[in-house]
Amino acid sequence: MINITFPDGTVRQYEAGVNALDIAKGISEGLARNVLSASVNGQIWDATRPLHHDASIRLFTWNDSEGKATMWHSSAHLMAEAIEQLYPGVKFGIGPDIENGFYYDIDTGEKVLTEADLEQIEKRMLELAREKQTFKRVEVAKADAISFFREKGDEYKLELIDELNDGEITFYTSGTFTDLCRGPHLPDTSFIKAVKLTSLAGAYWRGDEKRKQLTRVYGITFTKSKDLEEYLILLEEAKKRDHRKLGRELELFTFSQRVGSGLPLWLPKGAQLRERLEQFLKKVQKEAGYLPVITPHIGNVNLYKTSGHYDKYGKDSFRPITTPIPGEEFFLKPMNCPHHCEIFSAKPHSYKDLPIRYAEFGTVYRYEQSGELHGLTRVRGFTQDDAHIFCTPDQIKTEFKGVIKIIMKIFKALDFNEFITQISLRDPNNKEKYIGSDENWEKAERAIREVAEEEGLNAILVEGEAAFYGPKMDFMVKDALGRKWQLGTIQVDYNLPERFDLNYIGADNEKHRPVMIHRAPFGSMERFVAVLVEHCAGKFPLWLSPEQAIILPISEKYHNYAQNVLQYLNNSDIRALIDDRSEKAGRKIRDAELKKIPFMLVVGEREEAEGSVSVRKHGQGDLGTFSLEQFAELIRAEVEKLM
RNA sequence: GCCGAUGUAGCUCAGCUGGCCAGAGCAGCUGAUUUGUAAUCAGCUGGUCGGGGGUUCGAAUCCCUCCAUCGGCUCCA
Repeated sequence: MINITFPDGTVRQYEAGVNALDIAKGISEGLARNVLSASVNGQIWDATRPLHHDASIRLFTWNDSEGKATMWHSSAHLMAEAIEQLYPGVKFGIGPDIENGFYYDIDTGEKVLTEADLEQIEKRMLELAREKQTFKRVEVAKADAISFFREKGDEYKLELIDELNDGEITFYTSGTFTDLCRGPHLPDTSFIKAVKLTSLAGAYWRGDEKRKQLTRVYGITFTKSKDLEEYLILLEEAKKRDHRKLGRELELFTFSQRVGSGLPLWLPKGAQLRERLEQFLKKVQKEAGYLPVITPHIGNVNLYKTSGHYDKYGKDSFRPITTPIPGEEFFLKPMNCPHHCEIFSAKPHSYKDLPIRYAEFGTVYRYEQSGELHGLTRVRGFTQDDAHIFCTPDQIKTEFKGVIKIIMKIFKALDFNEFITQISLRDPNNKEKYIGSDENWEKAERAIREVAEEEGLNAILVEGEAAFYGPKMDFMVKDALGRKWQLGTIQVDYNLPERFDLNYIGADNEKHRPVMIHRAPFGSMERFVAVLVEHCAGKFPLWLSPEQAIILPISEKYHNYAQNVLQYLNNSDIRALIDDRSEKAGRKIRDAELKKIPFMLVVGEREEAEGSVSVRKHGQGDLGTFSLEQFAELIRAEVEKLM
């Protein structure tokens, strides 16, 4: 008999050789029907793999991310089986589960897979799933594993096996498909009730562009077909919210081939929106003791040689700008920090000056690869809401706190209620690859963790994710559809102060090296606006909305009164306009709704007589009649709610 | 940059097994209408069918090439 410990701490006895599925059956049939995999002493196992020793176990169902992972990993195998049956002779790379589904990288040889083939594969997958195929786990000697795939002619698997140690190699067989795999897998394929192969893409073997490009097939599966339907609806909704589509419809920004790809053109409404965001942050930063600076769009090549950016990124950037002077070269600035370092060193500093916080909405240019460009989220010219804080190592903690406060203010004002904080630390086993003293790293990492703790951020700690120059804290928001976006960042930097030989005079009258903190709460204005558009589906918070209200006169007779209303609203700092077309009220309302203008003010005979407006709220409908004062108050209250 | 797909009016799309002057809806313009909570009616304008080259008596349609966009890959100071 063996002792099995459950997550709640209870311990029960079972016969050796029992598996997680049997255990689940003992608890309830319903649970057993839903078990996809289990964890045994923290390791994920097949639910059907026998347990021979005492263990603590957890059972995973579709509701656990581990359960989903098992489901999708098995789905990748199922897809591979279907593809192998349909197109004999194909070779397989890797086929893992991912955040939303799974993929498999396949060398399809002569056959070129197209979208049209996906339907065939889906059909075959469902047929195979219904066969209730089990996944048989076999431990295989390395030599046997090699001969199996050598015979099959699959050089990709051979390469993978080559890197594994004898004794830790397992195969899984389901139906006609056998794969090198560490598992775990579903009890059987009948859990897979709905399949959608979502896309097709090229992917380099092992992510190395010098190696062969395989065909990557992406898919997702569900245990209920209803879940697939919901997923497809979510995809539809995401498409409707796509900032590229809304950006065009709401006239926020555009691109022109003549200007160049990846170079956004902000239209008046988008520019006003962006300016409002910038003004908001400027005000917050002023209160927080930031000093504005302005630096040019280009810099001498020597600046970037000093900063180290030239060596690392020079060749991937825009080509240098030359001048009539032979040998003189300038670069479009890819970063603001080197310029800010020069501002710092423009005069000597005392420890009493610190911290110094230089802020700039700095536009930078980076030559992103053409295939990488994407709407406003990946562009070649963008504006960072950048600032650099020069401080002593002891001030890091306070400064982080200050920045977090700003970021929280922004999230609140823009209705990002869910976010994830990640702290990236250095790899404790590989300390040599980082610049800066051990002591400073420890101090900074401790400070960041303490701040996260004190601010109740519930941050995720990731070792080895820090940049070589310092630890950092990143903020990822979840938008209204649950998608994650990386936005704000706070990074400690020991490197640039060193390279620029920055220093301040301490109380001991000696030179000391300041620490630099890079921070950008929005990240970049372009990316942030893109995320904001998708988060709120184009229905911006009232304080940001390019137009807050539109006045809709019932007929020409009321245009005069409409003008009076507009005057009043403008005087009350409310952004409004009049729809004076000779259209019916229904038409004007429809158009205003489509433009997502927050408030529609219908004015006709009655309103003119009593000096009022009939208020209709976007997406909600008629709110009734308001006096002008009441309406202005309504707006003021709604704006202040978020500030 | 690489793989795959797509590119027809400002937008959404039809035409594309080669052959009547390349179409529709919306938007825009003009006129009529003076309107009460999601589309008033009529007329008009607008496209060298992404660019270039080729095949053909004839190309939006077939081929080549370049560009851009989309989905991924790689990268992201």
